Amino acid sequence: MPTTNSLDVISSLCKRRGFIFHSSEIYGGINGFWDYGPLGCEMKRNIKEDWWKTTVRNREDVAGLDATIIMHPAIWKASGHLDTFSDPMSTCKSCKKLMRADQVWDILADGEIGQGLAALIVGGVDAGKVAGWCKGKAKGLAPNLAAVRDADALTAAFEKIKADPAAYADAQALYVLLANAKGSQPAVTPCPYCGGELTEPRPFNLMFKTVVGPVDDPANVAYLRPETAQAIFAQFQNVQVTSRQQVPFGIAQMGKSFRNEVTPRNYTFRSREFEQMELEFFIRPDEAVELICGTVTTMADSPDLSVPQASWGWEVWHKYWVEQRKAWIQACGLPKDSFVEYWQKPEELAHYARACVDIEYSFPFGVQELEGIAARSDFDLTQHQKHSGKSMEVFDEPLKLAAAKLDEAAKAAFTAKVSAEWATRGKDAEAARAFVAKLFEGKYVPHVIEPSAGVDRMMLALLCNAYEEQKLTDEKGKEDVRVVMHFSPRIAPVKVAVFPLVKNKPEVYNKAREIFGHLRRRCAAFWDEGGAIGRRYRRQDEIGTPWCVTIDFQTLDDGTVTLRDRDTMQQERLTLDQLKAKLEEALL
RNA sequence: GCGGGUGUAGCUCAAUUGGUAGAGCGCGACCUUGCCAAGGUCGAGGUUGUGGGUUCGAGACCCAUCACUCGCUCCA
Repeated sequence: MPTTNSLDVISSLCKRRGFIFHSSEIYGGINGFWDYGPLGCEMKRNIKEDWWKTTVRNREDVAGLDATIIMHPAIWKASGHLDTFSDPMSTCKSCKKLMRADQVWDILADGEIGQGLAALIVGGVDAGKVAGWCKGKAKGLAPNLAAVRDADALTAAFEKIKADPAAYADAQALYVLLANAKGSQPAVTPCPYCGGELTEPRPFNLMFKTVVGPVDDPANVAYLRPETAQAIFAQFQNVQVTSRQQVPFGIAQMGKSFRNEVTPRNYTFRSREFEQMELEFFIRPDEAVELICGTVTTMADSPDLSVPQASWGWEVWHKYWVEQRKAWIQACGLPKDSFVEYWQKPEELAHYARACVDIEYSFPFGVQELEGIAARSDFDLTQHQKHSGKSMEVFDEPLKLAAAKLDEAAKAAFTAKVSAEWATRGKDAEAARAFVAKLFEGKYVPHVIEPSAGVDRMMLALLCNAYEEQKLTDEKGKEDVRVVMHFSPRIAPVKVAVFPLVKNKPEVYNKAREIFGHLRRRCAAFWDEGGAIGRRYRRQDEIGTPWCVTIDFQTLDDGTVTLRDRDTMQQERLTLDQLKAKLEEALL
């Protein structure tokens, strides 16, 4: 049903009808920041409330948290954001490409230039072969390399290689020489794409910095959080104890996050200030599950994913949450075939992640991530345990009881088995033994499954999906275009609009006001008395109001009203009680 | 941050070679109106993104700046 459309059409409707405005527009706007207008903030609120209801209130095993945006800077040291979010970047002065300074040599090795160089150094560097490459193939591959561009430079390089071939026996050293043969000072780092000169690496901090306290001193620097998740880990023990939850259980949080993106792009899709809905769902390590249940259910067992089981291993929990998240996305109104599940390949995963699924929606600008569901092992809690010195372990009574039933031989066998498994993942036996010893005491650092969604992205996807331009032809054959936003009723910013059929008849008008008064107490209702009835319907179509109620002369006689459906444009007559019941059911 | 394109009313767009800014839609008021963008009358809205400069005169030309957009980067 959704019409193929460009982002321009969506964004102009959003502005015209008050969904989304450019932040600080009267001062020329500010890149990467967006405001939600009257309808937009209602809709965004609906998305968040629906997520909260589904993730927290309707479950017994998830507790909520609302932490601050500014936290102790040590949190970002522990999480790794301080290091990974401040990559020094270099730009090529010739081809203008931007790259992480620490990846220059990897890019070179992976590219055609690197392969060309690698071929040259097989069996020892030969100055003649190098010169031949510079005059031939390299003209296409690395046109901006000094030795390719400049004959004198090539000659200088030729002499240096002849003098000491062993010094240039690896691709990187050789490439640097070809860029610096004439001894430029300081030495030039050549671009791995074209051989041109790279700028000095400049820090690119993706976290927003601020200063806590009145003194503007480097010691007081703090950061606006780049994700909400870390607060959950930092408050893990407090929440666990006060909520009286036992693993497996989750902690959920919604809130603003900030990233100083290099290039905000695609309307609200990549913003510098955005809102997240994150759940950290803590589970037992598989080894603990095995001790308690005697077995670990994996996806190979084709488990029923509808009700969580104690025997589930991380793999099943991960898949369970993928399914839960997809179900929610569908319930919000995105059709099943409009998004895909993308399983990150092993080489794409962060080093601590065991699996990560991206739910990708096909936006007008391409298939892009809506949310991610990551299996992050015990990485986060362990990091905070290390950096804070505070224990992140939980005590698991069933685990201790199960371990107590094992005799020494069984314990030794279990320890040996775990050590062997850990060894295949490159972990040392010492760590495995310490981990198992803790397990026998009923203690471990929980592992975590992290479904992390972007509110703004979900909203953008819903806007894109809902938009339709319908060609209508009336009985007289007159053509007309109707713009409809097909929001699901639970997400729609306005649920019901109320119209008096005519406004110059006080009886009808007053009756309509009375009915409007009833409805607005139950759901987001909108009053419109301006213009012809058809125009009023169309105005509501454009903002996605599912139902319009019209009060006419018959209402005065029998108390019934007409309920007009947005998608079918059909009307039915209902009593006020029937109407209330219908709305209640649809919005539950 | 770098390079290409763009910026006129709430929206979509006009405005000869530089000559003093306009249309449609929308919006507001009133009248009319018995169900799908109806009709009538009246009305509000722009220092042409912003700031400089060239010129007798700039929406148009030059410079700067801000933003949008496409690439490099990124992933809620």
